[in-house]
Amino acid sequence: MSRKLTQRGRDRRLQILREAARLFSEQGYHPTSVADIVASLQVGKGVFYWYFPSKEELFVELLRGAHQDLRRRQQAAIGSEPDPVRRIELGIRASMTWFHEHRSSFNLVQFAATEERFATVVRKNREVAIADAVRHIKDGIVEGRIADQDPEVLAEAVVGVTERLAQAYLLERDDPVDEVADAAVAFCLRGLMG
Amino acid sequence: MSRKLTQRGRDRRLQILREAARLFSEQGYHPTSVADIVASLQVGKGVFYWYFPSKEELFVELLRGAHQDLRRRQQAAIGSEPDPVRRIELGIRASMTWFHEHRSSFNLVQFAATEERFATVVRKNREVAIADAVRHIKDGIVEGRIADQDPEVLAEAVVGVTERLAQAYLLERDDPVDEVADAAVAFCLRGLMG
DNA sequence: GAAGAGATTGACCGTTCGGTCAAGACGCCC
DNA sequence: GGGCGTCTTGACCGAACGGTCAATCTCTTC
Repeated sequence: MSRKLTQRGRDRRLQILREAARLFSEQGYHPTSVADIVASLQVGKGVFYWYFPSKEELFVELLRGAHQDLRRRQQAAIGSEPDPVRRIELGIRASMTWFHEHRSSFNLVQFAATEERFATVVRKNREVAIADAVRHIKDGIVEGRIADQDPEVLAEAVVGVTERLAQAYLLERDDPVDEVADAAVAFCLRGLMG
Repeated sequence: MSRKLTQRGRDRRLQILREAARLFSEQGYHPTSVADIVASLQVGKGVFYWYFPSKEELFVELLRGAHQDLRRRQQAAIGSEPDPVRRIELGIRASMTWFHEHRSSFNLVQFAATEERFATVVRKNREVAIADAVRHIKDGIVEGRIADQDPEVLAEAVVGVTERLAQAYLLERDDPVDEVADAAVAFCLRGLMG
């Protein structure tokens, strides 16, 4: 289904993705029309439908892209760190930085979770994220450094803290990333302790 | 601006609020048309606009109502409990029960946070919720039972854990409320500990 | 049973939306 | 310069939306 694209075409495609993400995040998905997006780019409407089959598909691609990008960032930050607790800390810090640099993706996911056709994508993405965290938590439990409780629940709690603090202090206000990350790490590590 | 309503009218009004909440939660705010709501109630379209000035205003009323209801529930659960840490625990448990019984309100708030005209209401509601929690946390810090850190950050973290576990285990699955509440309380109290 | 306020109906309105398409412009290779 | 994919245009379409309103019904009160 994907088209042959020249370099010019690939650039245009990314341009549309970025602009759509910006507008969806600022105004919401539904209030942002395809006409808004192409007008903001000063191109005709046909351009949009040359690169994307529908507004819905573009949105799903944004969702998947955001998830992949965040995950890559986490993995890069964790590298080959052997200490599982430290791995969790690095994951939290990497997420915080990513949220700060990709504010627009935050709203997108939050909205997507509220409509069934997008929620399935969000759930799949989340499962992957939780599974990643669960691995480190299990290691920590084996080492006796983390409380012997359902690792999945602990993972959800860590994600809950991280996302919540990111939303409150990075997006709504604009506090220093490091300080917010410190607070999240402190709370989560205490919460995980055995 | 509010109308004189008979008992019949008040009943109808509540009926519309409930049905709208259900449909908004199931399908999303925008995909649910006023026509959907009145059709589901098997009444004419004029009925909707007899009781509400607009779809938007009805939604805001749902938001405010949900917040008030949850807050009342928390306050009732806490009662006059003197121990601040115990007050936090009771607050978490009351919230969990409320989320379980009002699943539809969850999606509503989540969506509302993603569109500016509703986000202001959400932010105001959240400020109140955080302020409530902050009071108990400050008391706990004075008693030396809670870590001496920014109480607001700790409050956000507790709310983050509670909402996240509620979403994952009460709404997406349907786990027993008590078990989910136990897990949230355990994680949060450890996270708060000084 | 007349009067009047509360409540209901559903056809109707203007607007906007996502999406289509015939037409043509641009870039590149032979 | 001719031919051919890639890319762009913007008028256009049918459907759906939020909201209006004149007409009508239903109660209560006296």
